[in-house]
Amino acid sequence: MTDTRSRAERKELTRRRLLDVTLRLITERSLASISLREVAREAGIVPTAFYRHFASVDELGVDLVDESMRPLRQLLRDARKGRVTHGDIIADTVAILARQVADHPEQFRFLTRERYGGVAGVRRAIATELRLFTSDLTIDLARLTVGYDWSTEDLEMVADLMVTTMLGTVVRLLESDERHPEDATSILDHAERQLRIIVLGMGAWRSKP
Amino acid sequence: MTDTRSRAERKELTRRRLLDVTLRLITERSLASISLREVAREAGIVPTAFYRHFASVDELGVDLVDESMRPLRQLLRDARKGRVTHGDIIADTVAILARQVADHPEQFRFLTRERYGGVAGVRRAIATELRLFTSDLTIDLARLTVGYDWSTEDLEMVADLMVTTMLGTVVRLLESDERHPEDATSILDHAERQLRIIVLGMGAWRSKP
DNA sequence: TGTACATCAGTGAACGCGCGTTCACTGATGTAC
DNA sequence: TGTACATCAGTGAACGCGCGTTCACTGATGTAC
Repeated sequence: MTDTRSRAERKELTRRRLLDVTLRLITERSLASISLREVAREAGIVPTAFYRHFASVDELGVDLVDESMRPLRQLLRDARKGRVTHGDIIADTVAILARQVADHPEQFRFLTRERYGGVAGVRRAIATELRLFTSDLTIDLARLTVGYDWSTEDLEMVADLMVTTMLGTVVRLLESDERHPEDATSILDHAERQLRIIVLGMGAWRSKP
Repeated sequence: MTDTRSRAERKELTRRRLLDVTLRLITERSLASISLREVAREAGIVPTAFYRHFASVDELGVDLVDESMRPLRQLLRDARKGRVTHGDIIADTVAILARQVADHPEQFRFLTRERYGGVAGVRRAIATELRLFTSDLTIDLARLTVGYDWSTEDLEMVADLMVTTMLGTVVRLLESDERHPEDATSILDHAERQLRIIVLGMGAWRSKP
């Protein structure tokens, strides 16, 4: 054996292969229709060895959710640290998301597909992470609207609208990816304008009942 | 045989049972993970008789899409005939959607679950129908903004934002349905306010570049 | 440094099961005359 | 109205296949002394 890695290191490599292989398989099908044997086969291990890493494919799916969403959340948090104006936040947020989608399309395909998919545990995990995105954004909006007596509930409503909008953008980016490479730039333009409409709407709302 | 119905009528009844049973099964799982045998069993026919009605479960799914979305589209079209003001349209549209979701929750659960699900044909069918909703709405918006030089592309962008927003509302309604019956009224309030923010944003946008 | 033992990632055979699809069929309903 | 034939929704046996999970195992790696 020329492999100098420790047993723990090699176990981790196999785990990675299982996660990566599942992401790849999910590109054209859903988690619920992927078999444990299929994942094991593609990862180059025997079906029974799968259990050394996960109790089921569903459990593996929950780990994929965490792995996909946490880095993005951190990137967005970092980018917004210490900002004050709307415009930059919107452009930067869209750019970061676009970059992340371009770098890890399989992760986002997985998330959008399984968000309302057939596996309850995975749905719950995605919903929980998305709620964290919304609450991060609500805090930002609270800072930006100091002095304009917005209720927390209304700010959450707007944050939710923005998160939903961005998820729509993700789906459009993935679709343009696979068909004849439609212009990603115009999708991002579209996204920025949608967010600006919302911000403008907030401004107009402020002066109403 | 005491049944006085014609052969064609009885065939149609079986077809209906197949569709209804599939909708029911889809409530907690995805279309891709439901078997032909399961559907046939629940509908009270032998597996091979399934083929008298559909070539596959996927084909049945496409029929379900049409059946779920077309009546709603018609309702929304009827309601908007001859309107001129924003406010009524928003309140009425939200009310119609809420009613339809309350009356046929399984249909909407199916649509939201399979919109990005594992069956390509069904995804395509849903996308096609949703595009029709967006284009209906774009036409309405064009009427409402006569004289304000909006480009068709920008109107489509706003229509798309509104459709996406309403789909978010549908998901929230379905979630409140199944957990402790959270207040549907507040979700609809939420939806109306999100749409109003967008309309206000349009007004503010108009006076910008 | 060497030895004896424990750990544990991965193996391979075996199981019972539900699946989609084929095929030849049945028998009630529908149609032509 | 009666008869002869065509249609066709639903039947039931049979097939080969991939599935998740169990079990006892192997042999390299890790640890205690």
